[in-house]
Amino acid sequence: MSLKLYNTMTRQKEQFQPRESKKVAMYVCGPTTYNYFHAGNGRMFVVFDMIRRYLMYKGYEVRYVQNFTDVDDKIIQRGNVEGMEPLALGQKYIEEYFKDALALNLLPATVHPKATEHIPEMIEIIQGLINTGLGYEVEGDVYFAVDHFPDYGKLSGRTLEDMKAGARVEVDERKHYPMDFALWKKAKPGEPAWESPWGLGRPGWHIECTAMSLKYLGAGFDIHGGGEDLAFPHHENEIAQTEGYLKGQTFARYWMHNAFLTINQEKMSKSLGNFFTVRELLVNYPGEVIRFYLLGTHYRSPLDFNDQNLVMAQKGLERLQTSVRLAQEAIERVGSLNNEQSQAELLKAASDAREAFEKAMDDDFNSALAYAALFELAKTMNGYVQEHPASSEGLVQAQKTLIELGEVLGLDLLHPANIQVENEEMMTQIMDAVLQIRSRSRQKKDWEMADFIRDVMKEKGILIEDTPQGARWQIKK
RNA sequence: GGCGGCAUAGCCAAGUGGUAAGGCAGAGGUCUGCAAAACCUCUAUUCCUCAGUUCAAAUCUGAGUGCCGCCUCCA
Repeated sequence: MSLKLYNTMTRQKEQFQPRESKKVAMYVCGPTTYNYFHAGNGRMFVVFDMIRRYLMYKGYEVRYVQNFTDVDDKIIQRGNVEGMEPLALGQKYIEEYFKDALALNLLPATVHPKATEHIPEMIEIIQGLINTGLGYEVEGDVYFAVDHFPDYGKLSGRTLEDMKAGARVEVDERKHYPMDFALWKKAKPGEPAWESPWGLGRPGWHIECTAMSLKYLGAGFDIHGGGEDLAFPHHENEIAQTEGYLKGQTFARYWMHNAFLTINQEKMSKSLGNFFTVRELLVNYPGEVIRFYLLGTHYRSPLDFNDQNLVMAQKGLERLQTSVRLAQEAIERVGSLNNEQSQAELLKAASDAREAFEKAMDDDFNSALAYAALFELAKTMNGYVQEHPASSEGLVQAQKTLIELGEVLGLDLLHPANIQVENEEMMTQIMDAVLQIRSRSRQKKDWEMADFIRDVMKEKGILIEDTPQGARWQIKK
């Protein structure tokens, strides 16, 4: 099966053809580290992590680079508010990033380069652009001359004329052309600054991605990703400066952009103030639920954020987890059953699910459609366990498939987050005792006591369920 | 003003020419001391509106309505 993906550059789905046959080089624009990242940022990270995992599943060796913008205007501003050195603040939120990333089950990037550690590389590129006439210096600032780059606007589908007509920006008189953007910014007193041929200053926003992607992936790498709002101006400017610097070589082969997370149908953004940080959400929802919810809609469609949707996601995810658990209980039970017909049914269900899953994911990473394959498989497994409460090779294979496909989406169906316990052995022993006591009550038909025990445990967040094979328990908040 | 996107059941959401996936919620049933979970059955003659193309349209075309995004830092 061949993989198709939507390329923003051509505005259509294309056959994916990497630079090297079994390797994929991808660059995803990482966070500016002046705060915890919000749910909208989270969507982007989860989406590209899912894309990466699927590419790995397809057998590609993926080199994944995600930067940290750890110096910029907002970091400086926020540093003043928090009373921290801007660079220390940037470092702090880099550390916080990894905590939330872990909760969302994001794989660490192959390389997580920081802007502040690549200043010399950026200066070299800026110098190169000045030498070829694409960059010019004015009083310690350096700008990129967009009208000297003929392809300017090719990613976002606009022309310089369009932009001039709709310009809502105050024009800096020192720029040669209104749309020219900063490659290097002169430092004001007290700001973090680095030595350069143009005096003390710091890099413009776009240049870091050029420097770091070229350094770690080389020209013409495969996938460059980010949120929809980065297409213009960020990625457009990256293309201009990079392809200008490379004298026309292609910067990246495929451009992918995810749609926004919205609140009340409006974009979630830091400047509108209508955002939730992932850190805040984790108080009420496990990271896996947030992740499951984020992948329940195709990545190029807007996704509205609210509690109701998260609760629905939680229920859906629990259904898959329950199915894996029921299968696990049957597998662990003594006595294996080998009914040929149901064997065949399960094996077929597993291979059907895999096929449907791959078909969905091959079509521009349609994770929402892929979910359907997981639910279908879960249903068949549940039906089997219902009829035959014993293990079988078919069930083992089906469960294995469900877990594996879940893992491709970054979901650990075998180990739900809500049943992680600190002292598992102790917990198990205590619960064994509780269930023994309750079992005694039930044998005596002392339903009042049996129900009382169940109610008390439920209050403590432990759910007790009776089955023909005895009672079981699980943690459920 | 320029450019782009979206509109599918109570809710979420797939589906881009062949007769509406999946999830949540709801109804009935099986199982059960009860509960929970699970299983079975049911729940959109219809895809914002109108017109057109076609043997055939949620899917293509045109017009309209509504919502959203980018054009300024934003994932």
